Amino acid sequence: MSSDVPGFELPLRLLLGFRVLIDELHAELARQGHPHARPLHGFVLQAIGAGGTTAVELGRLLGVSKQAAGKTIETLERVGYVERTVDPDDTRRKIVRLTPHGVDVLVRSARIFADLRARWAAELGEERLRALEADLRKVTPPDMFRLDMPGWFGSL
Amino acid sequence: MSSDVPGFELPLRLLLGFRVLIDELHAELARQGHPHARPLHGFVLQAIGAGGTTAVELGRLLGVSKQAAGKTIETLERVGYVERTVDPDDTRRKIVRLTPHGVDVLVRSARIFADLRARWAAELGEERLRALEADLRKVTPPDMFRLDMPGWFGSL
DNA sequence: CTAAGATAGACAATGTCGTTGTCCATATAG
DNA sequence: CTATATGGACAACGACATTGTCTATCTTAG
Repeated sequence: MSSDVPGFELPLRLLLGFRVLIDELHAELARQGHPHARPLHGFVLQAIGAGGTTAVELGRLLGVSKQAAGKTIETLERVGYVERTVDPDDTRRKIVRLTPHGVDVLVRSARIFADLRARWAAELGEERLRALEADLRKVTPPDMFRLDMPGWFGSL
Repeated sequence: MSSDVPGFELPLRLLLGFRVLIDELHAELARQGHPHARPLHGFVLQAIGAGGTTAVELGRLLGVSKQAAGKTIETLERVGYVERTVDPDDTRRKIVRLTPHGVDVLVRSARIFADLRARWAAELGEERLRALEADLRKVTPPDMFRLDMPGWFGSL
């Protein structure tokens, strides 16, 4: 005999869970002096990492075109989260690096996420939360970065 | 003493879990004669429901403008999932109803989601999966429809 | 009954974001 | 040195959602 839980609830709950965490993250980030941070920024900054990247590399990592990655970088640059410098070894490349402000938003995001996780742990119990994470790890692909969200919600 | 699990993994896993389920749903839907179904369609059709709705009502339910809802309805109409009829009691209103084809995609989606859930249950154990769903229910808002995704991934 | 306000839907203009295509500058391989 | 590949910028296009405006219709107040 099968479950009486309708199957469509699971994806919805997963999405809502994501939404709840991200919404609260950004509400808190805004309070902490990062009102310009957008849902994807922290993610992209994380992808850029301490070593820096180029537009092409970032695009490949995120699963979007180099042009799209370039535009995102432009935006992040305008807000002050990254800066671009030319690679001395290859004049074509422009290396994108996090600014201190960019590092700050990452540090704060990490702290806020940890707090949110702690809140969930308080509500569900640390064991249950660990189990939840472990279970999700088992059913999701290991590479966390490739989001591929573009056009995901498109109508046609 | 706090957890050693980085907090940012949780939202990512939730999103990836959602993605995995939706991707497999649509791969299977395409195999079953619904190649035009897009990630949001089943969701919108579900929101329209058996009783039908109007563009304004749908927009309100989904958290988008009536114009956006109207365009989505147009697309669904073009693909053949819904049809619009005038309300005899209020000539202004155009009631959107599911066509048999629209009902079919919903029925198939429900079946496929149930199968996917069963696959997760096989991998994680029915008890663990139930616990996961129960836990997510505890930390997410009860109203499942309001997605509010528009602009969610915007850069600025 | 009629006049005023609210509501449903269509249409147009705008802004954002992604895509492909093109082009130039620079590296690298033969 | 020449041919090819690669990084980045620019332009054109399409998808999607937004606001604003307009008309038609319903509802309510007087």
